[in-house]
Amino acid sequence: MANDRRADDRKSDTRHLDGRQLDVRPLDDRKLAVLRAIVQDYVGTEEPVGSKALVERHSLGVSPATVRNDMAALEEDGYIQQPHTSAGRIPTDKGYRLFVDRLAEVKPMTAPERRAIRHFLDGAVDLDDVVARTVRLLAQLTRQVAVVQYPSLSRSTVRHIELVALAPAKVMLVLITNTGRVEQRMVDCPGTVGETVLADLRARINARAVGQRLPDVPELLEALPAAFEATDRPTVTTVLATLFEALAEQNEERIMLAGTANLTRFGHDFPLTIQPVLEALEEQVVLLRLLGETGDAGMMVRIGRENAYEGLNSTSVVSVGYGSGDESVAKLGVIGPTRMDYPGTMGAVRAVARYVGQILAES
Amino acid sequence: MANDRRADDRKSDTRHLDGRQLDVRPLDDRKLAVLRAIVQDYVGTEEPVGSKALVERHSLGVSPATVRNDMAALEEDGYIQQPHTSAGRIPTDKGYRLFVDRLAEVKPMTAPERRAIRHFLDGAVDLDDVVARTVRLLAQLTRQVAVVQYPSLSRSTVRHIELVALAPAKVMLVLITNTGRVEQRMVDCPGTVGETVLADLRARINARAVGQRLPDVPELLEALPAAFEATDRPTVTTVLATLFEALAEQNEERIMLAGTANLTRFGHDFPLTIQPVLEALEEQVVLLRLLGETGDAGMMVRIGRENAYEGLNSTSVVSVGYGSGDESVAKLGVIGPTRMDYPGTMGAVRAVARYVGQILAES
DNA sequence: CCTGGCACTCAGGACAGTCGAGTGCCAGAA
DNA sequence: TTCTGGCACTCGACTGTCCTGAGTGCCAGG
Repeated sequence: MANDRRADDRKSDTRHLDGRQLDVRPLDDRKLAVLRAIVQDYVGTEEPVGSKALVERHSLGVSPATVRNDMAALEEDGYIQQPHTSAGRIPTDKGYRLFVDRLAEVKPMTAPERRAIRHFLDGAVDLDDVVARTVRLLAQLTRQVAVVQYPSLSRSTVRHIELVALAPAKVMLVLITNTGRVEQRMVDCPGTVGETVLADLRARINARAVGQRLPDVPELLEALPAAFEATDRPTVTTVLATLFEALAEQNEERIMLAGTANLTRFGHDFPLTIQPVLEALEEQVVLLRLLGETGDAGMMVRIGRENAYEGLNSTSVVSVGYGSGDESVAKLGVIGPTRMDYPGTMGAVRAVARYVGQILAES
Repeated sequence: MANDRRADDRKSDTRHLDGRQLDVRPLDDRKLAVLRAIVQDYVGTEEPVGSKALVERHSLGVSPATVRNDMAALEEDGYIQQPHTSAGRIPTDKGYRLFVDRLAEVKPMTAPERRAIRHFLDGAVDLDDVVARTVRLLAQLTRQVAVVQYPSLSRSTVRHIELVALAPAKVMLVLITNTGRVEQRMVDCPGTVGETVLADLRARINARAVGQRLPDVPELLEALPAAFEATDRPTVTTVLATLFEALAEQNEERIMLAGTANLTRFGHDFPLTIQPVLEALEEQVVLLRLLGETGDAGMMVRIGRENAYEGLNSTSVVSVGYGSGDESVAKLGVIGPTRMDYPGTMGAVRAVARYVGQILAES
């Protein structure tokens, strides 16, 4: 009983004191080293790591007791936590965040790995194939769920727009982008369409639109109907409306998935964790929004509850943009447990994005 | 000890006797009723069902003891099995097979369900949308994993073939089928292609191919190059080769999935069961082969080990063809645990297939 | 400020005992 | 011959207890 009281008093004292100090002053170097060691060990073993095991496996140069003190401090600051008394510590989302931001470096791919990536992607024959190969590759490299967005229309430019009369009042519109994507639409015209009008329209549209970014095209073509005879205007506006529709339909952005079977290696508390994730993966909208949050500049890492979508609260998302030039035309990434090998995953994601960019630029 | 011996002697006697009889004579009506009751109860409760519970829940008109005898017989014939002594019985694959073949009737959808299906599918705007809606609908109705194959090229007919000159030596080829599918290919021609030649070629191709089945087209166009000047022949053959390629590429048959999250309701022994299934679902080839086994005539039900693919040995597949007319142009189905509600699932699959067919016929 | 020592906590595994669902068999009734 | 009630038996699931070991926090001394 005497023991209990004493312990409690002391604890609350130091807790307050430490709390104030640590809010202001950044963490000790050694504490950071301890956190790094904890993350690394936990990612490897999947089990809470204790002070003793820590000093054994890492050359920290201090005794377990000292590490214990550091761990207590880290826990008070919310970087690690104990699943239950008398168990080791595991990192919290905040701990992973600190690890990713300050303690980890992106692990570059090895030369053989790079060769393998290159070789695998080089075999692709068309855009669909590139995306399909990329997503499988990424899933295999990271052993997690991979997500690749098709090169988006909004960032790409018009390579060619074709109009084909299929029937007197039926025109097929084909839009080809610089990323190799082809969209086609049927247009039901209000009246018969003469071949000369169609040729004229085709020429004018292409003259103004080729090389332009998709979102800019509608504005450039706005005045076009005025150039035609009054009788042809309905047709022209109908065709243009369909074209604008096709251009605007970024919503139809597609996504490709692979590696869902890797979810089975997720953790112990299985069905509960995996079900919302599977649900999220089926919602293209969720995935698109997820990837959409990726900044154009660098790699994005969303850890656990940082994800807006609730179902992914126990997962981390590593994503990055890729593109044929400097600009990113789409995003790709992987989804895995918060307990993931961040440096390795980030390395793989970055490398794959880079190579896909090259492939796209070449073709 | 005396007990043991006696029991053994008796048992082996009757076993042989019963075995012979039952191989020849079909099962008792009541035994069938017992089997039906077992399947129904097990599907509902997911727990082994015992004799007592059985007579309580179904009006079998006999005592538990009698049911026990019947169950013993059913077990000897391999229709049901005991997970362990002192547990109830669960159906085997063979038991489910008998159930499906002789004891169950496809459960028709209720009127409101039919309306809902109709309503949901009617909103579709194009082929992709039809397939996407169908697969989601099916997953939702059956609460299982749904698979829908895109209407296959091989069964459909040519609606129109278009050739467009994009550059002096570059032609775009567009193939439109009666199922609304559109395939396009770029053709790099050996030399400059005159517009008149192209128009001629387009006219001749369409004159012969429109309305024909895709696999029949190559033969019909075989003699075409002979109709052109020698200088144009290389171009013609190149274009035709690309067209044939596009026609032949049934391998590119696509498949759409939905409802993978339903796998989490699979069973108790989780990761082991679900992982191979997820892997199988990612292999389009496996799924295509799976659906390919569906006869054109009726519904196919593959139970457990009846599935050729090992990863699906603990699942059942219910699939059926669908099409715009009498003929099936593609397949759809669901994949779920062997312990599934077969009548309900079959009803849903059949109903959805029928409505999709109607939708396709209308458009 | 670090370290060894100590007392304390607690999850998980091993073990034993009980309970109950379910079974097979048998003798007798319909 | 077929069904039924009764009986003895089996065994998984559950419960409670004990024990061990990993891990902790605190303290006093270097």
